[in-house]
Amino acid sequence: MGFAANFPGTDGLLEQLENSSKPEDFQEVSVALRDHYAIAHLVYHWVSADGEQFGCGTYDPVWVQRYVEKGYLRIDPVIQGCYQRFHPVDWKRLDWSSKAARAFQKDAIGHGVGNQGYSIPIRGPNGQFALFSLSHNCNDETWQLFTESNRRELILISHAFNQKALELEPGRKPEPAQPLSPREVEAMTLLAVGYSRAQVAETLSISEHTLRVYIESARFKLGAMNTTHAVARALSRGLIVV
Amino acid sequence: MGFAANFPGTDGLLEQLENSSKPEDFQEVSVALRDHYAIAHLVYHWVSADGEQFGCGTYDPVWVQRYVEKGYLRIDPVIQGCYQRFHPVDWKRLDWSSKAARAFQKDAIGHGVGNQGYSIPIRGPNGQFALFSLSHNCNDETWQLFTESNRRELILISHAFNQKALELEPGRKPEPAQPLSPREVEAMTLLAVGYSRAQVAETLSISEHTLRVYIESARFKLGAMNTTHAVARALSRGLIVV
DNA sequence: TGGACCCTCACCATTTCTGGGGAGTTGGAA
DNA sequence: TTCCAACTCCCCAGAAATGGTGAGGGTCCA
Repeated sequence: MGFAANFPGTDGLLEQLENSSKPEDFQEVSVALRDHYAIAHLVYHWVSADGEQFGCGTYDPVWVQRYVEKGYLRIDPVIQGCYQRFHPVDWKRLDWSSKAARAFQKDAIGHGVGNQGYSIPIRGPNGQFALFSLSHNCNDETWQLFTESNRRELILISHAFNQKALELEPGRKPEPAQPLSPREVEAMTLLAVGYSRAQVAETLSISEHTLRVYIESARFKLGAMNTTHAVARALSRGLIVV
Repeated sequence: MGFAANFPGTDGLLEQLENSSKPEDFQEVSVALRDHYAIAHLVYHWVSADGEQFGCGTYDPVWVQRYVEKGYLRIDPVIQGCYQRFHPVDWKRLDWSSKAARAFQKDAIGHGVGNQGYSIPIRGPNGQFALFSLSHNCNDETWQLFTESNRRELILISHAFNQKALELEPGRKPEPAQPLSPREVEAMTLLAVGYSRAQVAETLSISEHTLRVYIESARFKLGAMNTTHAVARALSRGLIVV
């Protein structure tokens, strides 16, 4: 049972992506997929927990550089909107009401980005955030028909991108996620929900001095500079759940 | 172009899931899917940022209750392992070396959970963590053949579960995720990476007094009791990226 | 043109956290 | 058995964060 019958043309690309091992393969597959769909652009990128970025796609490099330089990451409604969701979204369903957003949109279209767009976001365990986006120039009806009829296929493609991107991710190795002891987890968890040290100590029925030992131990294990940093890292690494 | 040809039997269930609107539908679909695949169990559940849980599946309710009561959430290698990944994983690839994990495994099998398992994790924007799991009793080869040949289909099914679960999620409404101002975002971000207030103020080229206004403002917006709590919430809600 | 929100700066006193020591028990692993 | 990691408790003093209140300027929108 294969996908070829349903996904003529993309099945091979999907397999190529699943078997790829170099970042360059991503670029190759993005271009091939863009051409297959006959759309303006196809882009995949993610940011790691350390703010590192990785991406591939068919955008004009000038636009990519401009995007970074202008700090559009903090303005782009696609980023803002997808950060709150985690499922496919049509760009026109996002909030473009702010002045900065409209200026950004105008600038983007001026650099070749289409007037239509569709993005599939996903989140990784270490605070990573990835986005798989399609863009094209056409009217709303055409775009909606295109995205809806290819929705499932696009989900699988985005999954393949995500899988490979995380496998190849450089940002994971340096921090082997040293585990916290049970008491340390309890302490960090309570701190993360707003308890003061005194409250945490009381909740855990231990002296505040003892609690300090846990916090400092956790801070050391996490390579954190202070309690807030330690809690942030524990959260980002999924060591605690709040 | 439909999926029926490739996914005989599950296509209708997938659509039923995508069109469902009540939590009860989840349960119905889980059972139908379990029967379709002729496996021991099929389970979907997630936890929200506030620790609320939602789930459906074919596990014995006695086992579910025992799982919660025993605090297995903090022992279960499936949870632990999937928290660090975000792609399909076979249970036997997880770390079962600890004594607690082996005791848990024995207890699980004693309550009808299969010796084989396969889980697809996903993370939501507000710290949610969801898990779609299959379990069965069979040998490794049979299980691997089953999961690999149905991998893409299972990804789509898990996506449908996730989509619906987030749509129906009760935990989102009470916190409308009041946005932070740009300065507040910068301040919280720098605090999250370990900067002290003095360092943040210097980095942002503002007085420490001004910085305090941002922190307190952010704390108020986030309903946080202290800075650590505010940073934790900002992280959980995806308002800042570290 | 007023209201709302953002950015900037300042004082006070108090609470909380941090960094440096040391020391005893337990239970599991080598 | 020996060792290590986790858990528990204590001292001190300085650094940092907090809570409350006040004030002026800017932009944007209704």
